[in-house]
Amino acid sequence: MRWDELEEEPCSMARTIGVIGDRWTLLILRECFLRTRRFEGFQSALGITRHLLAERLKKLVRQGVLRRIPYQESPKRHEYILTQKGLDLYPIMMALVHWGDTHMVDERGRPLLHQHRKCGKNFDPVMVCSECGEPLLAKEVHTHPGPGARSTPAIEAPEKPKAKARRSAA
Amino acid sequence: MRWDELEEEPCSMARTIGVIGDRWTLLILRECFLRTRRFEGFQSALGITRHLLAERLKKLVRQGVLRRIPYQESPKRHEYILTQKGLDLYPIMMALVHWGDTHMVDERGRPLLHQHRKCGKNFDPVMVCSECGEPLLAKEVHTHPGPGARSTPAIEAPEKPKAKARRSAA
DNA sequence: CCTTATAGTTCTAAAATCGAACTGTCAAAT
DNA sequence: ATTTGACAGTTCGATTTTAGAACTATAAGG
Repeated sequence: MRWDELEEEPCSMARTIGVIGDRWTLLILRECFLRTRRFEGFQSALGITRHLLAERLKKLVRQGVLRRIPYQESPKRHEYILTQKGLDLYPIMMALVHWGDTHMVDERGRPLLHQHRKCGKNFDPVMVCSECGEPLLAKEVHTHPGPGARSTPAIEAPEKPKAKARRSAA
Repeated sequence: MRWDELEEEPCSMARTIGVIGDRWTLLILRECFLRTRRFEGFQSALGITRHLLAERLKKLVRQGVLRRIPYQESPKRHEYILTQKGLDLYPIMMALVHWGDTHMVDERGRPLLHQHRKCGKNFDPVMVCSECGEPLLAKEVHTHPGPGARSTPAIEAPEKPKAKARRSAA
């Protein structure tokens, strides 16, 4: 599987991964949500090579996650801001942060706290069902093919069924 | 920044990215949630090279995301199952899927639907505040340093403040 | 004229990944 | 008894990506 093929797979997760599923891209997006907008800002905050940064920004713009808008004329300069498509990545970012907060903190505790302006409290993000509002657990979710399904969510497995496979615990 | 440094950064998101932030790892985890457990299963579903697969599985086990448990003795065989730490990645997976469902579907529609056993309906995952239950919007969240903070969530930016930086739109 | 700020591009070396073959164990089939 | 096939990896040379550093370009300021 080549990486540009990811976006054509009949799996929403694979397609998302094709857009944002590499380490530098995720870190660039973190910076975006922390209000970094400019090339130098990303570069010095992350220590990414300028070459890669330029490439990743270009890709994010191409994908519609960032918009490149001019902020001055004399020497033409642009800054990168999140589009709505980009802002919609927020739950992914929060889910990543929350898992780290839960499983990767050291004795010092969380590096960052999040306060909800609406209620004023520090909070954790919780993922709930859009229909009944209950928190989602993997075991309570059943997955089935939708209209855009092809065969399997993953690549078609050859699975040549010769020999009746002695399996002790299938 | 080298990749093993990511896990030491004072940023929960960077640490999470250090564990699961590459394309193959995310796809392997997708398969885990689709109940794949064995080496051959991952390999044929994903088309990943066996070399990389072995390495990624080893890393996920080392990180406590997967547990490697024997399922037969004669030729020793093991399978990889999600630990609780691994199961806790579910909101991340769902957030990735949901973004793809929202922004990356073609005319055919969603490849996969999710049904919540509790309420019986097909649903979307929604991220809400643990304190007030309201859906989270990036603009309504204020971020501030926690007990584990060092200086900035990212790497310390040198930011040598010579010359008073003519910035038209900072 | 020289330096600084910003936003890239170019180039070579190093690291990661691919692709394919190979190892080893055991059961089942011939 | 030998071959075949399933399974779970390991090894290795070729290709692709990434790192690291230098270079280009435009304009302001001293």
